[in-house]
Amino acid sequence: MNKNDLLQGTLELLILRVLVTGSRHGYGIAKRIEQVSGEAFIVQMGSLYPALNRLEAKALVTADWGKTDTGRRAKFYTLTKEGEARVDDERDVWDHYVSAINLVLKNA
Amino acid sequence: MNKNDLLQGTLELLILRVLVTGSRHGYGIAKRIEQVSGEAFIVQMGSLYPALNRLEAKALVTADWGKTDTGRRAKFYTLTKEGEARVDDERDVWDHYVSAINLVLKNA
DNA sequence: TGTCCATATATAGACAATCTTAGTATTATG
DNA sequence: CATAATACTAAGATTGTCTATATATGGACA
Repeated sequence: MNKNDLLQGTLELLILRVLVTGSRHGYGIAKRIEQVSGEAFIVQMGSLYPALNRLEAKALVTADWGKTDTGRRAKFYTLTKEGEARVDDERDVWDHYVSAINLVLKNA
Repeated sequence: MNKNDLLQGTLELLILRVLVTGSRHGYGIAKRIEQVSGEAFIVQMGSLYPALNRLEAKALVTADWGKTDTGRRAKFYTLTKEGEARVDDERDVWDHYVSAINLVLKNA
């Protein structure tokens, strides 16, 4: 695990989580994740868009072209109902996962 | 992320951690991880041995044939000096990783 | 006692998911 | 005009899963 690498699977959770606070375009999602993580995560564009497409394919987000603050064309992603529910699920999975890893790290 | 799946990269950390407590053979390592994690992780043989081979290739563990308690032939894995140092490093990486994810999960 | 199945143990190959790297394209702004 | 903002894609690497195979041993049972 390299320092700046995302563990497989966590990117989608982060994206979903960011979208809970409202629709954003891809680039904005990436920047938000970087900012909120204290630059711990640098989201590569080449990781981001495939992840967004997967989320769309799973109907967890929808995508619509719109305009950014600065009047630029951009695709805005919005959580679907199913996506909202999914955030909580995935968070639980994540928490359990971390607990289990920590159990091992502590106890043997 | 499926419930029983290991996130890529964490298996090696778990193996290294288990070996801190002494040499074990592959099967024993898997069983130990399962036990200590409260069966949260079921380590597939098809994941385990490739991971052990990678660790050996990186010179973080050594492997020697020996005998189990029950007199069966088995390959025992032992942490190298470098492997010992690596456990701590990887743990730090893991902790930072979790902190960063949690930052995002909490703050947006 | 002898046979058979379950468990312990190791390995290999095909396949899948998801990341990184690197490259392209468009438009607005300084 | 150069740079930043924005979107996308393809190739390659890593690392997991699933499945199958092989062998040795211990215990159940005829």
